[in-house]
Amino acid sequence: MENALISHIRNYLSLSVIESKEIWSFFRESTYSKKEIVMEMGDKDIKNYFIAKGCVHLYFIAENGRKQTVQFAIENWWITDTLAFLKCVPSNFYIQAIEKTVVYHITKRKYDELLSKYPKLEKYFRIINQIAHGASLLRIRYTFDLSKEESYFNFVQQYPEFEQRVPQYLIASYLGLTPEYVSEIRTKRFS
Amino acid sequence: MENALISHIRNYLSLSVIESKEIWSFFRESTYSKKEIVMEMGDKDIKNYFIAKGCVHLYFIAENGRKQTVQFAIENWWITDTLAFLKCVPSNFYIQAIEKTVVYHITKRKYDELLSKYPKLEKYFRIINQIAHGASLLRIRYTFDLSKEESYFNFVQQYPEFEQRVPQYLIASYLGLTPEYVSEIRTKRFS
DNA sequence: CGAAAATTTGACATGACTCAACTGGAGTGG
DNA sequence: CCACTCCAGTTGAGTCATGTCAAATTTTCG
Repeated sequence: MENALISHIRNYLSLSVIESKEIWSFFRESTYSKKEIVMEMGDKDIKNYFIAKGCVHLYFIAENGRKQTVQFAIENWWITDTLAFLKCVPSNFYIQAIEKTVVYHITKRKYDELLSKYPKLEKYFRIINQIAHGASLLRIRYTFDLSKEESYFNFVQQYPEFEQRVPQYLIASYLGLTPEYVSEIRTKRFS
Repeated sequence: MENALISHIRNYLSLSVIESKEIWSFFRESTYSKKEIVMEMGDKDIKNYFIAKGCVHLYFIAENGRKQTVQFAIENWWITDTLAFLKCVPSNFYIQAIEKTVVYHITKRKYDELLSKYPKLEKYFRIINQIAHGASLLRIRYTFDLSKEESYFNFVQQYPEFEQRVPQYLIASYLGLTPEYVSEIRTKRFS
């Protein structure tokens, strides 16, 4: 089986063919085209999404009406409104496809069922969440440690792949700066 | 047994008295006085800390030489440099006691041993990390959604306990603003 | 090819910082 | 228990990084 999710889990623990099949049966696959909304703010029954192919972002609408990106996810990343998913309350965020994207998703009910049927997966999700938490701390650190200008160049240098796949205004949004300012510092830098 | 950690775990799963004792034997207790350093940047063999009593903060030294607080932890919270702990590399952060504090700590080696001996704890740590990750997302959201001034009043209103226990300059640091500016907006507000 | 979306450009505005000096209160030791 | 020190908090003047707004230009894609 060359399922992206199963292979990903197998990086952390071993699964028999039977187990793989059964685990896989808890998930559904969906495809979204560029700019399509995957999850809406206010959605009840939030799902957890594994990106099999493509790229999405998690965002909210700030007080000033602008879309504010909080997180990107590409192949082999999980993404959702973690807190809402955990607490079974409506989502406070949107998820939107940035390019054509294939996701595997699972509802909270199925997720709990899956974990109680296959407790060995607790380890997988424990590690996934530990990594996600660590990554957030790092992100917060950059927020404070770098000027806005530095944070932009730091980002594109550290994640060159994103500069290719993600439009400039979304990178700006992720870093909390205006598209105009990004434009300004780029031309300043390259001249 | 009235151990804070064991009670906390019991919020999420049940433990026999024997199990509790055995699990507890993996941990060590330490006490720190006000301002004492709990973990240093560069520490090898990082531990994960459970706050039994007191209050600490996780911080790093920013490029401009200032201490930058990333996270607070009070009773029943876990705190460490998550990513470094996971990957067994030296810590990128400091932890310092804000008041007299009692912690229970466990090394990565012991932690792995504990989890393989008691796989049911995977669930506990999965949930802890899921909550921590969700909290970080929320924190990032506030960073973007609120002006610095708003973020201050939002914080003290949302966590009144911290305003009592944590000095003003540390709250400023946590929110990424200067002590002078906090002082300014406070006097502006209360007059 | 044409329309919509993304990026650039420039003039102007301001939130928040820097630096330096001052104030007040909490410890500490003699 | 006084005197002194030190640290947290305040105040004020000056500055700058970054934002706002509006318009022009370029790119994308149906």
